[in-house]
Amino acid sequence: MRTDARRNRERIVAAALDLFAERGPGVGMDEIARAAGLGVGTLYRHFPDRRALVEEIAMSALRRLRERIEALCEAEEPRWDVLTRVVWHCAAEPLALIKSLTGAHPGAEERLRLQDEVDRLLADLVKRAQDEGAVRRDLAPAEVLEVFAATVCRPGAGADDVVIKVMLDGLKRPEDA
Amino acid sequence: MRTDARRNRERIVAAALDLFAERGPGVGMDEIARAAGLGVGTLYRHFPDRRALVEEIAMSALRRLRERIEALCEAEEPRWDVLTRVVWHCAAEPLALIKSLTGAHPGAEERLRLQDEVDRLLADLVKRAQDEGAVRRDLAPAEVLEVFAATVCRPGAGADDVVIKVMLDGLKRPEDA
Amino acid sequence: MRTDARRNRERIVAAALDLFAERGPGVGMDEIARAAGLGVGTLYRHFPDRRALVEEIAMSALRRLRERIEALCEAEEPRWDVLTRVVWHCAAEPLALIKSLTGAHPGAEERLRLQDEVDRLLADLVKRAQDEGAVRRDLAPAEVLEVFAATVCRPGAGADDVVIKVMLDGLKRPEDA
Amino acid sequence: MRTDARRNRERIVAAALDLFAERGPGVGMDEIARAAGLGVGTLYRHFPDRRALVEEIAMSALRRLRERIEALCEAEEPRWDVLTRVVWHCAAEPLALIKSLTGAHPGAEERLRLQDEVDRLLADLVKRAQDEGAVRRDLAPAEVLEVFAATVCRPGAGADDVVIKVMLDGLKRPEDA
DNA sequence: TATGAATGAGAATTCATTCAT
DNA sequence: AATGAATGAATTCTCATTCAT
Repeated sequence: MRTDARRNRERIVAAALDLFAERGPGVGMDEIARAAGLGVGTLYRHFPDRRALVEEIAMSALRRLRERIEALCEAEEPRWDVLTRVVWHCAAEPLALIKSLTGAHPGAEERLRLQDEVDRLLADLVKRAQDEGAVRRDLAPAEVLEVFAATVCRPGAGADDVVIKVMLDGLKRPEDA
Repeated sequence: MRTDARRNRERIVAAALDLFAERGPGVGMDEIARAAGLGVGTLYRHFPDRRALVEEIAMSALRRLRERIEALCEAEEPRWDVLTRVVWHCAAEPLALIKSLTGAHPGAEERLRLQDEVDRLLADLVKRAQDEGAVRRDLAPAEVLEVFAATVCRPGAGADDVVIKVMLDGLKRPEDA
Repeated sequence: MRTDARRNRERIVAAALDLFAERGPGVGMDEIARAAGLGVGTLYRHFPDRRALVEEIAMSALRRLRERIEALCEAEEPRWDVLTRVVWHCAAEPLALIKSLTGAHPGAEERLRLQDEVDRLLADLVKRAQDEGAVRRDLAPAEVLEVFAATVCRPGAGADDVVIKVMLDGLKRPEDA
Repeated sequence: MRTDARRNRERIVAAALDLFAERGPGVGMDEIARAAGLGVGTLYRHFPDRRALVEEIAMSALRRLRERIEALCEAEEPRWDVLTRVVWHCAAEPLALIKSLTGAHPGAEERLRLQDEVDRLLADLVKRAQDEGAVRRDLAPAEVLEVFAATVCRPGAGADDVVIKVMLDGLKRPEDA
């Protein structure tokens, strides 16, 4: 029965993410449970309250993201190329949704730790791209990450997004230098 | 007594904007009324429901914005300079807040009309800046506006914002051309 | 409208006391509101939560009690006679119910203060009755009060209650002294 | 396997009594099961519902009590001395807890029968003590039992309890008679 | 048989909106 | 016209009980 429970837990997280995406952050717990094919009680057995559910959604998204970034970093390519791949991958994930969801609960120890890990990976990537001479050097890596976050964790973000294109252009080292 | 009514209306809008900024979009109607120094009943005399209040907040912000943009456009300067002034002005206004507030209600005829007017002003400004050769020509004005919106209607936006700097750099015509 | 509000508040307290007496401490807030002829919202406007309602019930009972005790103390009679009157009066009030209701919430600043005032009145009365030689002197007034509380704040208490009679006999000074 | 089942049943009753004593009558079934080292399902195998569990707790306490009283009655002493021993023994048992627990469910055939048996033992004891001349005769044995119950089944009851002392004094035959 | 996951009715509480004064 | 009391539907969460493994 451990297996069933795990499957149910995952169903809940998936259903909640879908519903939040479709109908905004106001969807009721009953509805989430129903969408997962379960009763509310089961939802509450897995997550003691709404906040805990939202945290888990955020955590699982961040975990996936970290893995993906780590995988992309393995490639033997110029860091700039890796960076653009990472950015476009982020744009395709529902990061805006997660940001808006967790915007309400500031605390959340564990999530912040994960967030930090991801940031560290990205900051490192940016620094190397700067060392390669591909990214402008007048910005600190943390500032570059801020620019990433602003464009990528955004409701409209997606593949072929103009905003991200412009941002990447604004970040590239002027070729003449 | 017409004067009183007008003052009350303005007080409500101002109080609501402040409260939304300080305490998020969840503040109750009672609280807004109290902050405006009025009873709820009076609030509801001016605005038939919560949505109407939010709309008015958005409208009044957009009206101020339009006036300001029109004023800035009068200047006899390169359009690029005007454009940057406009952008930095927008960054200083609580546009992110208003966007998040109206994000829930998509409809709203009148607001969309105002929004269109502002967009038209801006699109015109962008086109002229492109004609001047200051802004890259591979993007349609509407796309440039999208980029503006993404960076300027953003919780963190403000004076000296890195994101906006990078965005403006990414928008400028490469000097070599 | 102040008058209406006050009447409603009193109705709620009265209805709640009745319902708690008839159907135990588990009655729902909706039901209390209905019994008072009001909506739940109104109940919650007057009392922010269940605990607050229970506190008010207790407070109003204690206030009545204090007044009554003060009035009885005015009489020019042997303190023993006053004491018995007070005890029989307490037995007729729903003190057991109130005790069981407040048993859950230990805190409650203000109620404890009132309680202390009542206790002080009673302790004084007991001491004087001891000075008169009517009450045995091997017990401290606080101990006597404990005996009162045990017999008087008791589900079965009422007029002509054997338990109270025996208790009073156990408290009287042996006549031979 | 019969042995196991019996042990589990007893564990449940013991755990439930402890938890009710420590944390009030609101403890959940899951928690009781956990405290007994079992799953809820097992608890429900032994007791069809919460009421049945509470009944069994009460019954087992009453059975212990009856045995104890019978044992004390064997002694060759004045009945008054036996009576006081019985009373002090009752004060040391968690009778108040059991009363509050069963207060909700009035019915319960079997428990009432046990209760009656205990009452009969006590009534007999009281009558003999009255015949001995140790207990006042203006009260019926049933009334005396009511006095016992009121003082002994009381949250504060315990060894050296003032309330019980006073009650016993109030019950004794005036010596001068 | 023991287990603990699932269930869902029910309880407390909130808040946009209405309405009597 | 202004006030704030009243309303009740909607929401979150709990817990006794059932049931699949």
